[in-house]
Formats: sequence, C-alpha cells, structure tokens
Amino acid sequence: MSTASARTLDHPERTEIRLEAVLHALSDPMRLQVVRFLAELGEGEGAACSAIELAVSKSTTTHHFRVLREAGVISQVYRGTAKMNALRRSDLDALFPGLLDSVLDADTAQRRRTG
Amino acid sequence: MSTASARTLDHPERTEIRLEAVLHALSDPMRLQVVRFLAELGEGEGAACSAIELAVSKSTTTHHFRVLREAGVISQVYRGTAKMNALRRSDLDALFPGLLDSVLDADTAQRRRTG
DNA sequence: CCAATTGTACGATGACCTTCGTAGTTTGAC
DNA sequence: GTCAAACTACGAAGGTCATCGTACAATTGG
Repeated sequence: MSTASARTLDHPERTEIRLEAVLHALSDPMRLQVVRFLAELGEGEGAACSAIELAVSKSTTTHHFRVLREAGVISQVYRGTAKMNALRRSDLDALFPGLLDSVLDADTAQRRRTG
Repeated sequence: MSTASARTLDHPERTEIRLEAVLHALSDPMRLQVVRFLAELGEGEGAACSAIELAVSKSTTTHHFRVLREAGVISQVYRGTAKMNALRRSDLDALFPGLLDSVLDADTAQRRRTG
C-alpha cells in the first residue's frame, strides 16, 4: 500500500494561487520568518511546524501555517505525528517569476539594515 | 515665491520604509490597481487621485491613498485643488531591488491568465 | 465674493485578523 | 492498551481594516 493516509489537507492548485493572497500572507512578520526558514532549507520535504521556534502559542502557530498554505505559499503533509511544511517554490516561481526571491532578498536587506 | 503651501503631508523617510508595510499595502486589489496605474505613468509628478477611477466612494479612495503613502509606496503633494500621486520608485528600488517590478510583473501575469 | 472642484475629517459599521486557552484527535513507541 | 508528542478545533477577546455618508476645508475660476 502506498499508505494513503486519510489525513490530507486542501491546497490551492497552482492556477488558483492569487497574488493578493500571497502578498497578504507574506506581509506578516511571523509568516515571513517561516518562509525565510523554509527557503533556507532548500528543496526537500521541508520541516515540521515545531522545528520553527515562533514566539507565540501553538494554536497561533497553526493559524499562521494555515494562512500560508491556503495562500499557496507552502505545502503541508502529515508525516506521523508531525506535519511537514515546504515552500511551493516551483509553483510560485512559475506563476510569479522572481517574486519570492525579491521578497526574500528584501527581507534580508532590511534585516541587515535594521540589525 | 516658491509657493510653499502650508499643506504638506508626512511621508516616511526612505530608511523608515518597512517591507511588511509595503507588502501589506500591495496586498489590496484596489491599491495594487493604483500602483499599476502610477507605474504605467512612468517618471513624473504623477496623477491626481481623481484621475484613477476606483469603484469606491471618495472617502475610501482617500483611505487607500493614505495607506500607500504611509507605507512609503507613493508620495503625495498638493497642487491646487488636486493632490498629485507618484510612485516612490527610486526609494523602493534602492531599498528592495527588483521587488516592485516583480510584483508588477506578477500582477500583469495574473491579469493575463485570469483575463 | 461665489461657486465649483478636489480632497479631508469624523464617526459608524461590519468584516476580518491575531492571539490565546482548553479540550480533542491522530500517530508512534513501549 | 497506554502514554507522550504534535498538531487541530473551537470559541472568545481585542485590534485593525475597508467601507460608507455627511459635513467640512482649500484652491481656482468667473
């Protein structure tokens, strides 16, 4: 069996991803932190929610991951008790070439400037 | 006289512009429409608020222009009874190279796709 | 001065957003 | 089966947001 777990999550199709939703998802510092973390991980299956230390409660963490997933910025799959998160880089790059990279670069630049 | 009108508006300095605020400002369809309009105008003093037909009331229009100005995306100056709006392209490009262009390109791509 | 044009200020409203705590579910390990 | 780990669901509180209408202010043109 290919272990088709019953627990699956709704993701927008590539063509359903909306620019406004992506920008909104990225406009929160906490979510931008998550995206930065996942971007540094590079290609792969991603990281568990708990791998990213956010300064908020678990339920708030869940909320932010959900916003990112529903906007199409990340994908989430269950893996045992954990939930693995990965950037949907190829979808984003195909839809909006250069957008994710310039946001990440902008974030890096701002961090370097602001300290 | 260089007609230094008493009416001036607060703009964030270049170094005060925050990425999160810019992304949030751009995540609204109406404001994105304004930015697209101003970008097509190219360099110059910009356009009056009334030059951009938005499908909302005047007070809502004022609100959106204010959000864009306070985020540092546009500059506004009074010119007679009108208020001229211009993209702060050089500031944005200096702070976040490529960001504005990739957002505008993404918007164009989405419009072409969605129709 | 008078009127028209252009945009502002204010208050209100309903929607959405971030955050939390608590209680529950699913899975893996023993 | 039992227990811990990881995450979710739900409901609530407090804040912000987009929108409007109405009343007001500043400038230009007659």
